[in-house]
This record gives sequence, C-alpha cells and structure tokens, in this order.
Amino acid sequence: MTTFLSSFENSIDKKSRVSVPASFRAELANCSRQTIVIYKAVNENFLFAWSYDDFLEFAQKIKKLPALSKQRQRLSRTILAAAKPVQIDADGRIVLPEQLATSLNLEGKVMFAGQGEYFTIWNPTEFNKQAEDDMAFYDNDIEVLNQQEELEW
Amino acid sequence: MTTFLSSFENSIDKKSRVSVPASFRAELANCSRQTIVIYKAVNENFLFAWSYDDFLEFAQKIKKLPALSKQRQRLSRTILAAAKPVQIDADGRIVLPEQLATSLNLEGKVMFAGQGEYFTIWNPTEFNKQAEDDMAFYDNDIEVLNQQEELEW
DNA sequence: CCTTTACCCATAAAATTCCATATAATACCA
DNA sequence: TGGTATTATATGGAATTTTATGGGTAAAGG
Repeated sequence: MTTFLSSFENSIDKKSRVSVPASFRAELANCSRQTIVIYKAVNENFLFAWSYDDFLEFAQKIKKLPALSKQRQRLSRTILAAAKPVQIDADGRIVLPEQLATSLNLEGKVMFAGQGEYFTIWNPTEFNKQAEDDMAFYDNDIEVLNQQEELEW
Repeated sequence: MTTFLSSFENSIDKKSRVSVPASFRAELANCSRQTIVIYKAVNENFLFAWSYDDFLEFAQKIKKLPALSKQRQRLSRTILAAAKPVQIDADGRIVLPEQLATSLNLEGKVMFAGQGEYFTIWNPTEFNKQAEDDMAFYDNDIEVLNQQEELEW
C-alpha cells in the first residue's frame, strides 16, 4: 500500500509545472501508471492527490451505486468529473491544472503534505495556518484515536 | 473497465461537429468499436454517453425485464429507441445529432463530464449551475457512501 | 440535382518531451 | 573525519508533438 510521508515545498514555473517530491515518486513507482489524480476538497482550501490506482479503487465505490440514481449522478459529478488525472513526466514533474491552481491562490510555491494513502497540495501559507489550528484539536483527537484502538482488541 | 474522469469544454462547429476529449478517446481505445451511444436524460438537461460496448451491457438490464411487460415497453422506448450511436471520425470528432443538440440549447460550446463508465454532455452554463446545486448534497451523499462501505463487510 | 454525410487536409494553440544546469544530497576516499 | 567526487533533485528554457478546430471536396442518398 502506498504511504506518503513528510512535506515539501516546491516551486511552480510559468508553465504551471511542479516537481513531485522524489520520495512521493518513489512511492508511486510500483503503480500501474505514473499518474496522480487531483481534485479540490469540497469547501476546503487544498487539493487531494491519489495514485491513479488508488483513485480508481475509490471510484469503484461510486460506480457501485445504481448507474442512474440521483446520488450516483451527484457524486460522480462532484468527484469524478472534477478529478484531473495528471501524468508525471520524465523529469518528475506534473502540470497543475489551471482551474485547481487558481482555486488555491498559488503564487510560485506549493506545499505537498504526505497524509498516508494520499497527499494534499496547499498554498504554503495556508498550510502553516492550518497546522496551527490543528494544534488546538490535538489532545482530543488523540483521545478518539485511543478509544478506537481499544475497540479493535 | 472504462472510467471517464475530468471535464472538458469544447466547441461545436457549423456542421455540428465536436471533438471528443483526447483522454476520453484514449479510454475508448480498447473497445470493440470507436462508437459512442448518446441519449437524453429524461427530465434532465444533459445527455448520457456510453461506449458502444458498455451501453450494450447496460441495455442488458432492460432486456432482462419480461419482453412484453409495460415497464420493459416504456424503458426500451425512452432509452433504447432514443439512443443514437455516433462514430468517432479520424480527427477524433463526432456529429451531435440535431435533435439532441437542440434539446440542450447549445450555443457553440459543449461541456463533457466524465462520470465513471459513462460521461455526460451539457450546455456549459447548465453544468456549472448543476455543480453548485450538487454541493448542497455533498456531505450527505458522502455519508451514505461511507455507510454502504461498512455494509459490505 | 440538391442536400447531407463522410473524408481529407491545413493550422494555431496547447501540451509534452527533451536538454541544460545549479543546487543539494550522498557516497567515497585519503 | 574532513574534504572531495559523484549522484540525484529541482527547475529553467527550447524543440517537438498532440489536440482542437476550420474549411474543402468527393461520395451517398433522397
């Protein structure tokens, strides 16, 4: 299973290209294609990024809903139609789709944050703000984590 | 299995031709024919589009209903009889059947939205409106999706 | 004969690939 | 261990290819 760890700040150039952190690329090495799927988190200021393989697996959940049901229609519009597959080039870079880049107010720099089976993409300033906010929840979140752990035994 | 992702806005010319997005064409590459089947969503302002192969599979569901039942009669009229197969030409374009195009009030531009094993075709303005409406349901839809996941275990 | 449809070609814009290089990280060796 | 060589990484720009899209022309069909 892919596990993205650590965070990296890289730069976007005029052509909207960004280097994918080398350690993330290594993590993607044994996927069926060197493609990541990116889409905007609804009501949030970051992007989700999955390996193509893992995203397809997630898409399967949506595809299992009855093909013509309203719920299926909506979810496939908000997630599948919004998802941009981008291929990693020979130099380890991707092109950030313009629509997604502008939705984040990116100015030259991008933050990559490894979050397990996916990673997220941020405006670095926003990421640092978020990190501070997260602190306030830490003790409580850890407690929830501990409780879940107990249930598993 | 074909999986259409992302969305694209292309233009229709005087001859009613539209380019099928390259990534969709790539997805169709290993189908038995370069043909897509298009029909109007009942009571909605978009068109469904399937690879010929996947449409046939979908049609099986209708064909399984008793041949002379009323439901079968109606569904085969609204879907099978309404379905227009259109072939992708050498330049990657299709001709949008006039009846379908006018039912969408198209003005030069068409939106393609990848939604899994099919994609949909919209008046771009209508698509964007719909996307906003979909947001209101997002949290609830995701919740239902997650619950379904639990049921599977 | 006229209209519609299918093919073919041309081209601008956009996307992708290729190459070059500075810098940072790592390996090597005295 | 300190210093040096080597490699890997990130990033800029140029060259090439793909894509979308317009128009022309021949074939088909009514």
